[in-house]
Amino acid sequence: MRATQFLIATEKETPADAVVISHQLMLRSGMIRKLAAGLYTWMPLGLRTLRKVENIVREEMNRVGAQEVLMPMVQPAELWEETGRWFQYGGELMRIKDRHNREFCIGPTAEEVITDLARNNLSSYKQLPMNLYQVQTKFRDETRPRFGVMRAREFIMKDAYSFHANEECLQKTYEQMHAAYCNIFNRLGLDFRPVLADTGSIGGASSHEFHVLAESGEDDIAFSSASDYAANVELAEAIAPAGERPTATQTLEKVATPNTSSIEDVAQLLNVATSQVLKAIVVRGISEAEDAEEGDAGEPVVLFIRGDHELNEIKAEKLPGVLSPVQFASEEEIQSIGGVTGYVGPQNLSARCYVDRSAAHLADFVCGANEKDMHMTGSNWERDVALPEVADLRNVVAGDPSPCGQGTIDIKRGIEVGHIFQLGTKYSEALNAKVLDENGKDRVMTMGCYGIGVSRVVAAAIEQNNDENGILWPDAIAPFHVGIVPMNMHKSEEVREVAEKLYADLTAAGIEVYMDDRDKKTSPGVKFADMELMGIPHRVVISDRGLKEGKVEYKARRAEDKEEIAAEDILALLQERISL
RNA sequence: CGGGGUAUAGCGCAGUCUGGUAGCGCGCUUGGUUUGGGACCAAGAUGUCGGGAGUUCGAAUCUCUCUACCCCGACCA
Repeated sequence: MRATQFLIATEKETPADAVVISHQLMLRSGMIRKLAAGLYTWMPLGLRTLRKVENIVREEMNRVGAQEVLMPMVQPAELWEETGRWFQYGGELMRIKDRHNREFCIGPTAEEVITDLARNNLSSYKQLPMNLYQVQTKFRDETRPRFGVMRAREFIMKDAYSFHANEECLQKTYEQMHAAYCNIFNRLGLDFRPVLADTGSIGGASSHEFHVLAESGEDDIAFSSASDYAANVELAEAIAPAGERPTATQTLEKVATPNTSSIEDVAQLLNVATSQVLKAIVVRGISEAEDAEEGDAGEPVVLFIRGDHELNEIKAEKLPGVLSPVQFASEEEIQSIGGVTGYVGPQNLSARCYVDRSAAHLADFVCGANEKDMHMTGSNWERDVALPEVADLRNVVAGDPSPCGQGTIDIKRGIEVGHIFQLGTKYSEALNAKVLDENGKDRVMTMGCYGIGVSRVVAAAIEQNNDENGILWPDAIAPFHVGIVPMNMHKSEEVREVAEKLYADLTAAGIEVYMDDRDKKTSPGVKFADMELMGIPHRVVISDRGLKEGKVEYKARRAEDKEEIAAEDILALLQERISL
């Protein structure tokens, strides 16, 4: 590609509304342009990389026997009503009507459509397992789109769905897909980790997310310092502190703590560590009334954790009696169980209580006295107040012992670029997707599903590969492999000839070249800066000065220094240096 | 959805308080000079000042209203 024929849309200044580096660089390099909130046009430069990511994903999917399909982006409401998701899915589901007033949605995912396809086209266990995938535009009407294509409303996802006659077969495909995902992210040149993930409302034996490690990530990942263990913090188990609970040394006392309801303030006032203060969180319970609708709030439930810890809402909402999703109780509800907002403690509460493992290990702790402006000090479980049911309620923190039994927890930020699930029969049952088994009996198919956020991968790769001058593409997904800068092409016939020949030779060798043939009005500095911003990994500068000695200049985008290379050797050198 | 903010040329911004014919830098066009790191000189083009209504002799500026976008939070397979 010649610069004079290419839509170059580089910007010198950082656009005002881009916060994360990938978004800034994608705009500045001219990869994308915004159309509206969460909607982006892929420019020629960006599309080249996007397509490369897609193709790597395709190759690895095909390699494990998955077959590509392409399903409509617009999906009929009827299918979503069959699975109940038309009503469950919130505002994220973009619902539309056609001219006949029939309801449709723009697909945020395709379980319904693929399961419908399977029920209509699969009839025998002999056809299983079957793994189908597509690379398709998805739409989720995010409450707050941000970070460019990282959390856009319209995005490109590879979604695969597998169908099986039994669990064992699903397990096998799941493992193959896990391996395929590792191959994909390795080929993309990313620093990533598969991590254990919450199986959510779907359930199933296991689920893994694939995270690209980056500071700007929106998820916290817990790692073991001594093993391969990695889990989303949402899921990572906080294990009980080692050893016996320390013995009580203080006596129980009620102390005045006027206007100090926050943990920080109480700890400061009483001169103790926040870890010695018991935090009480009152949440809504599930209604047990006869006529209650599902999801109605009932008697509040009190959760106790250590003052220095954070409640894990995912863990909390799985507790018996706790309303899911977690909702905090109102002041009135807290009063109804004998508590006072800001001063809730375990003594004399008439509510179901849970205590976190670490909080259960406390001795001589400070807690609310259930009276305004009063706290208890020297509180001890069992001596002063019964120990409630002990549960894992909190987020793990750095330094916690790892739940795998080896090492301690370290926490890093990650960008979720892939997620694999064992769906089981949730959708196949709802949509009645059955095949005949060996005995001629109907059998509901077992399913798996496997997503990769293709457009998000592009942003994630930039988050991990950039410097002060721009993007540092790995060769595998670079929009061009080589950039050629011919110096003074307009004056030097020799430079022109050598540059054109190299351009032709590289192209013939299957190497993608960007030659900056812009005229003398575009200074070399601008050409260098543009190439660096665009992240082209290999650069060749051809000049009269070099050619006098039969040399051209080569520089890798990531290298500190330039190299002088004999002109006749440059093609071979590039072929050797480019790793695809 | 709650809180905060912004909207002026392709991009980044000033001008708004205190009303008086629309400005700067970058980019763009033309000509010339320059030529290995975002060049210089000269001449240009580009704006319904987010939309609507109002106040006023006169509104980018004041008032009301709508919209879009951004940030924090809540939400999120």
